[in-house]
Amino acid sequence: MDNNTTRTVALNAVGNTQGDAVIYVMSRDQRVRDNFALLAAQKYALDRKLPLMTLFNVYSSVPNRSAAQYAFMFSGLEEVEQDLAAKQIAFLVKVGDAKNNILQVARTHHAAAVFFDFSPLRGLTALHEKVARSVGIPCFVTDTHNIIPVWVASDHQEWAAHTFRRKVHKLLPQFLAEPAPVTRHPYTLQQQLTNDWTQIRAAATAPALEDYRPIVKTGEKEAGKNLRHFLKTKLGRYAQQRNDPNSDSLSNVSAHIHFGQLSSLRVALDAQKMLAQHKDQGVREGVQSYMEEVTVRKELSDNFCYYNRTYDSFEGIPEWGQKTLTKHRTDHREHLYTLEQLEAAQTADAAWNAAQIQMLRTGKMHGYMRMYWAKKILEWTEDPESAIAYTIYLNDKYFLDGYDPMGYTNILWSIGGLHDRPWRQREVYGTVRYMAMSGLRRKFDLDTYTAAWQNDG
DNA sequence: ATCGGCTCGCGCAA
DNA sequence: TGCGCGAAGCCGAT
Repeated sequence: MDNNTTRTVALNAVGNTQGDAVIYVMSRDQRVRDNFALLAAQKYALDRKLPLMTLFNVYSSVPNRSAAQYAFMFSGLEEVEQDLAAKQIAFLVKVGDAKNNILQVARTHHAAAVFFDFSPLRGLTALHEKVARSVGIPCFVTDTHNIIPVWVASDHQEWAAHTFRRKVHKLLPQFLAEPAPVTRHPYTLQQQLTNDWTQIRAAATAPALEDYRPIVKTGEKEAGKNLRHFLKTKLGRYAQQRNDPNSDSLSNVSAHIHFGQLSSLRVALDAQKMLAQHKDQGVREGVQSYMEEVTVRKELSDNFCYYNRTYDSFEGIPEWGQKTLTKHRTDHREHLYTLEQLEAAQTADAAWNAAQIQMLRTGKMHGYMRMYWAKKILEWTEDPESAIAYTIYLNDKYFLDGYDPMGYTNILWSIGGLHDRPWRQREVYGTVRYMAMSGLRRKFDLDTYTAAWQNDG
């Protein structure tokens, strides 16, 4: 298949193979609706009159994760299991090493082909390559996380949002199209597959969070509810108030999008529909502003991680940022905090502590505060490498949307000036954009925010 | 309250 | 080769 125009590409050069089933290895896109990887696997199976099965692999131990993230994922997967059963598509969850499990399941079921959904993160791309090399049957990967497949949108790492935006706007009309529905699959496996969710939950251990009260509920249906509620009641003020953490103007679907419970194509299609239904100026500006987030800024993060394999380290920073941070490496730091102090929200900065506590309590932090939060960690640690490592540790452990290209891109934007331009030189930051508490006060009522998120509150 | 400068390099026009 | 302009700002001058 042609890499430049298609959503699904071949991972190896193995020709058509005989077999008894087609396997879709679900990973990043944990949904049945609007899932082009599932659709591609189903078409391949229908063409050959074969049963279709979906395999999900759970690693038994992943560093920097919390029980909250696993709970969110497993409940969503139980919903996936039901939705697949309604379509006569088998669903199997395996625990352990992904490569071994995929190879074993492919062998046991005499698979004819394997389909993956796409992620630019190193663990996933490496897994896809390893399986494609050793499984001996055709393997494919489908980008159903991005509206425009990452390899179609651009063939290189983009410099900034403005260089990417032109390409996105040119391609968007052909990709903002309604996906076909998954059909009831006519061919089924000989034996019925079942999953023991108690056993699966017990096998994936991660530390529980104290005092944790998520503000979003998990699952494909809940994601749809959040989205509809946002479009109906918040979109009109989104453009004006999305940077005010007190205003509750956001869609609250980032965790669902991260786990693939909701596709950003669905989000964009539903947001676009609001234009036809509303003449109200606020709604029209809201659509434009929200579409910018969903189609340009979000997809830019996949572009970055896909084309820059050092997306989570100092080396991922553009050259000017590395140079300026190196020049200011030994600058005096007003405060130095350990990772433990940061994790416990024990700094001298009330705004920062509030943001950290918001994250610990809810698995979320307001988008505007995420930038301030990461930039201050640069200011308060011994060097930029430590700042990046600490921020990624906290990001991946506590955010429900952790372990995502969005997080790494935000962190390198904040700490290293990725996708940004240089600003006035100052201590520690060099020419990387600085943010100050006085700026937060200018933009919103900071005292209301800090009062809402207090230690022992 | 508002405004210009800070500071770098991509991408396009010429 | 020149030039406009950019992922969410800050600061000092007016």
